[in-house]
Formats: sequence, C-alpha cells, structure tokens
Amino acid sequence: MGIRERHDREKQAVRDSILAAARDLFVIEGYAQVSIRKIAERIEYSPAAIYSYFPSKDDIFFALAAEGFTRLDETIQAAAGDPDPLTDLRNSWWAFYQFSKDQREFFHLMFVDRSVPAITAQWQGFDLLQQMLAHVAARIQRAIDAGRLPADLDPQVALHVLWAALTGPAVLGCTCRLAPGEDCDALARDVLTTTIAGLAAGAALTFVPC
Amino acid sequence: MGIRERHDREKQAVRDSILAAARDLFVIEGYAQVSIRKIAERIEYSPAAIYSYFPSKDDIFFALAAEGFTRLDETIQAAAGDPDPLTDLRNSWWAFYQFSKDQREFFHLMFVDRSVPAITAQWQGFDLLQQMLAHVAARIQRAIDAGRLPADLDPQVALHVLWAALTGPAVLGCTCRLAPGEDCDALARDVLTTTIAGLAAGAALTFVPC
DNA sequence: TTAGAAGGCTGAACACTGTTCAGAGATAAT
DNA sequence: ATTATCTCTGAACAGTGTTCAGCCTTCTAA
Repeated sequence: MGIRERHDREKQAVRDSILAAARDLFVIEGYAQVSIRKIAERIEYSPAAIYSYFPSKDDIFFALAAEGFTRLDETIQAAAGDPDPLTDLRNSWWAFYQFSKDQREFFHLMFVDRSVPAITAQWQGFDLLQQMLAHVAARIQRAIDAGRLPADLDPQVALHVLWAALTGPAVLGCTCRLAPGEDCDALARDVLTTTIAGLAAGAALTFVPC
Repeated sequence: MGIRERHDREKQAVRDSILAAARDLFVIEGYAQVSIRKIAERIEYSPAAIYSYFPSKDDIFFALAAEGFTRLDETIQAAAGDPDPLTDLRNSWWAFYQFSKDQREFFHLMFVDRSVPAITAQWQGFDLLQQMLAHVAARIQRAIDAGRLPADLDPQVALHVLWAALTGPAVLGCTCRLAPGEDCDALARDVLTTTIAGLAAGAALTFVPC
C-alpha cells in the first residue's frame, strides 16, 4: 500500500518545483513582475495546475517568506561571534543591512512590498520571525549585561529602534531612492554608528513593544 | 486671435482634471490599484483620451510627485520656528514622519514604491526635491552654529542619516509591518531621539554625499 | 458659403494579468 | 471490466496598460 505514499511524494515534488521556480523568478524579477503563467511555463504545467497546489499567488509568497526569515536568521547568526558585545551587535545589524542587498527581493517581499498580504501572528510561519527577533534581542541583552549599553534600556525597545533605523537605508537602497553618487553602504554604516551611539548615550525612550 | 489661447486653456483644464482625479484615486486606493480606465471614468473621458495628455501612467506619477515634494516641503517648513535649534530640528523631522502618515500614498509614491519610475536628476521636478533638502540642511547648519551639534559634523551627512533613519519607521508604518500592539509613533519618536542623540555624541561618520 | 485642414476624442483591439471551471485522461479500487 | 478518484488542461472571465484607424467637431482659407 505504498501507492498513496508515492502519490504524496510526487505531489510534494511538484509543490517544491513551484516554490523553486517562484523563488528564482521572484529574486530575479521581483514579486509584481512574476505571473502565475511564467511560473507555470517554467515547470511545464498549465497556469491552472498551480491552483491545485496553492490557493493563490499570495500563498506562494507566504511559503517563500518563511524561507526568507530562516535565511535572514542564519545570516545574522553567521555574522555573530565577536567578543566585544557592541561590535557583535554592530556586526549583527550590518548583516541585516547586507541581507537587504544580497537578497534584495527577499528583503523587499518581507519588509517593503505592500501588494503582498500582511504578515500577522495568524501566519503559521510567524514563529520563525519571533525566533529571529529573540536571537537579536539576546545580543542586545548581552551588551547591556556587559555595561556597554545603559542598564535601564529595554532590549525590545532597542531592538525595534535598531530595526526601524536600519530599515531606512535598506529601503532607500533597494527602492533606488539614492542619487547615483551617494554611497548606500556608507549611509547604512553611519545610521548604524549613530543609532548605537544614541542608544549608548541613554536617551529616554517611550516605545513599549507588545 | 484668442482662439488658440482658449484652446490652450481648455486643454490645460482637462489636463488638470486628470491630475486631480489621479491624485484623489492614488491617495485613496494607492498607485497600483488605480487604472487608467478608472481615471478616465471619473473625468468622463475614454481611457485613450488620457494618452493625448500624458504619454504613460508613469508620467502622471511624475506630475504628482512634484506636488508631493512641494507639500512635504511646506509641511516641514510649517513645523519649524522653535527658538531652540535642536527642538526645531526635531520638529522638522517629526513633520517628515507625520507626512508619511497623513499623506500615506504620497509618501509611498515618493519614497517606497518600486513599480514607479526612478526619480533622477533628469526629472524636471528634481529641483523641488533639492530645494526641500536645502531647507532641512539649513536647519542642521543652524544647530551646528549654535553649538548643539558637533562643529565637524557635515550637514549633508547628518541630513542623510536623519532622512534614512526616519524613513525606517515611516516605511514600517505605511507598509503595515508592525504588529497590532506596536505603537508606530512612539517608535518613530525613539528613532528620532536616538539619532539626534547619536549625532550630538559626535560619532565618526564616513558618508560623503554627492 | 463652402472646401479643406487640423485636432481631440472614441471604440475596438492587442497582449498581458490573476483566477475559475467544465471536462479530458490517466490511474486506482472494486 | 466498470466505476470512482484525482490531476491537469483549455478556454474563458474580468481586469490591466497601451495603440490606432477613423469619426466628428472646429477653425482656416478661398
């Protein structure tokens, strides 16, 4: 009675090929430019066949977003390891910015694109995001414990401030909003430097994360 | 021989009505959701008629982008006036963030949307943008002159750092990337506080604007 | 006054999009 | 061998930006 198992395996293989094709096309051309027909053509199926694997184009996005958050977490984790907690923090967030450059389309899908469905707590891949945030929060906590950041600084608040501040240059870069002569890397470096310096200076922050 | 003048006036009136309709629809529904057919329907013309006024949908965007930069400049100018240079600076950039909330679609068109044509120096409305940046740079220079920011701080660099940093929370807000419980205003305030504190602390910055 | 030129505008069409659905075809169970 | 199940396809629907032949009004010139 391995027939059902074989069927399941074959279905899964087709599903994976859809995701692989979609990922390749998304990364090269961007979400909006990739049509169901293009994905179908690449895997040599009819466009309608896609709809027996994913209810809509949005659901293909959700499957890929899970991969994106996993990749980002791995990228940030790989950048860690410096003995100095503040340098370690700096490297982590520099990796976040680098991700926005190296995985442009992933970053755009995950943090910028508005035509994409909202990523909420209802999403089944939401814990991947939470896990990633927990890893970075732990790094901030280490810097606080080492006395390199103010003791009264809430790691969750610092996390959000760093995230928001670094998102700025990342977005300006990936949406081509900088003039040709402007160096996006240098700008991101300056934002990172300034933000860490500002956090270290211990300004009174008002944010209360949920 | 006022016939030609009357014709020109009539053409201009239709052109203005296209822009007005497009602006209303863009602000309510967003650029991607507004079709040429919808604009045409609103002004009671055929879709093809639009193309004798604008070569493409992109060019309607460009005309509106000019309006957007003018509005943003006015918003920032209106927020200025505090005698304390640092408070003045803070108010200016808070106005920038407020603009991203109050004029969501304008902000999205101007700083986030990737499906829109690139805003380059070739664009005839580019000087509006430059003018707006010059106004903010002047505010930074005043804070430096008053000794509230380091004397060796390049106003252009500080301008870019503030712009990039504030763009972060603005984008996260307008692309709905914050969890329901998270307060976007508080986050923006914290980013602003942290960035100004970081700039005041005089960290070594590397950015050289073009 | 009338013939001709000019120009604005329309309807229809093209190629594309995401999505739906009846039915063909292959395979599995009885 | 028949029935049932399930995958996949072709065609279609409603939408998109854009193009173009031609109508129709208006202005010009004889």
